[in-house]
Amino acid sequence: MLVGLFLSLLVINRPQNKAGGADKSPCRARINNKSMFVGQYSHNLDAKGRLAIPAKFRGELKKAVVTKGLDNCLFLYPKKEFEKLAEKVSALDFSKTNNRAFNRNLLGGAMDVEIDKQGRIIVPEYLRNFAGLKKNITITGLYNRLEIWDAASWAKYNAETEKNSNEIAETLSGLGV
Amino acid sequence: MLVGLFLSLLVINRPQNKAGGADKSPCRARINNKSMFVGQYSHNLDAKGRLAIPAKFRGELKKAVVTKGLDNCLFLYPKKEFEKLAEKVSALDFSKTNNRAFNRNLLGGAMDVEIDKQGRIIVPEYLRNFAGLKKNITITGLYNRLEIWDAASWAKYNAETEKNSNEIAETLSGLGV
DNA sequence: CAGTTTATCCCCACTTTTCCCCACTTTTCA
DNA sequence: TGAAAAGTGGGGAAAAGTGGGGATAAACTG
Repeated sequence: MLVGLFLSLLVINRPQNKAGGADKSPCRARINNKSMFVGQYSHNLDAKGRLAIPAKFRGELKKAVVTKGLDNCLFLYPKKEFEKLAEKVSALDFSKTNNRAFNRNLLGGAMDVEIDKQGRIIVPEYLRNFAGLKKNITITGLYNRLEIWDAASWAKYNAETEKNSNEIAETLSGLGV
Repeated sequence: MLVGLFLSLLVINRPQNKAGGADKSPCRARINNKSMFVGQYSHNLDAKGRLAIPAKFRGELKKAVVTKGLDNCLFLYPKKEFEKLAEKVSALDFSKTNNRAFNRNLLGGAMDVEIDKQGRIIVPEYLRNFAGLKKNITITGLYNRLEIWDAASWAKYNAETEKNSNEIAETLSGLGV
């Protein structure tokens, strides 16, 4: 899989630690004391449009924002993260057609949500329709956001991208990541 | 690609110890202040999806991350190692299709795990399926990660690559190994 | 404006899963 | 060869996930 190949590349390419010192980049400390989102979970959307958030992510998502994502899924950001993103995105030159469209999706499609006592959020109907959410939902952690997929769409997407994984890995290793 | 083969070669050349037994030679060492995993172990996955981690690796893996690996196995990284990677990858611009696919595989395919008091981790079902894990599991140390294989897949892989190890080595000559 | 309907959300109850802990067997090492 | 450590399995408490009833609020209608 591309993941493994990519990991292998990084492992081999990792520069030797100068003087054996640890990596002290400023963003590392911040990430260590925050629990970042990783992993994939399978939950049910109920008849009232409620969706349980995996228990270990709830602390970071007391206040959150759901919005239209890419590839037919929804993005769920902690409110603070979303605000940062919104600033960047809204700064894009809106004389460009694509930028306007992107803005309208990400910002115009957004909805504030809160986690209730049972650990659920309510996904508004227009977003359920957008992402084609039925009952079985896959929630994936992507470090600073969650993605909400209909389980069937996720399975399909996954099957397709795994086929292309080698090419993707090569493309990316060319970026010098 | 060459790099991936290089790692494979390391696997092939390592001396085998008797199946089912744990090799207790003083294998753990530190290179550049990083943990180093060497050796091959045979453990059982129980009905609850729990898998014992070889005792001598536990210190480095109190907190760890399991991810989809190459050739139908899983990778187990110390959490700190994985975080370095995750930070870089998650910083990629998600407006690019390939970046999104890559993130979803690497981060969405991963799972945070902790070692319990009995020295076991829980392998989530979707990863057990991915790697086709049954009951008999082979765990191999690969320098800075562990690999988790279904014993049957491992035996098959091993049998095939041993036959071809000379040819594989030829392709590596350019690396100055 | 009153009455009806619709939506929201709070709470309870039930099921399933997780995880903590104990117990037993096997292996290792002094 | 006995003690300690590693590996394995399972019972049961606690937490997570799920579904629905019903109170309050909002919207709609005659």
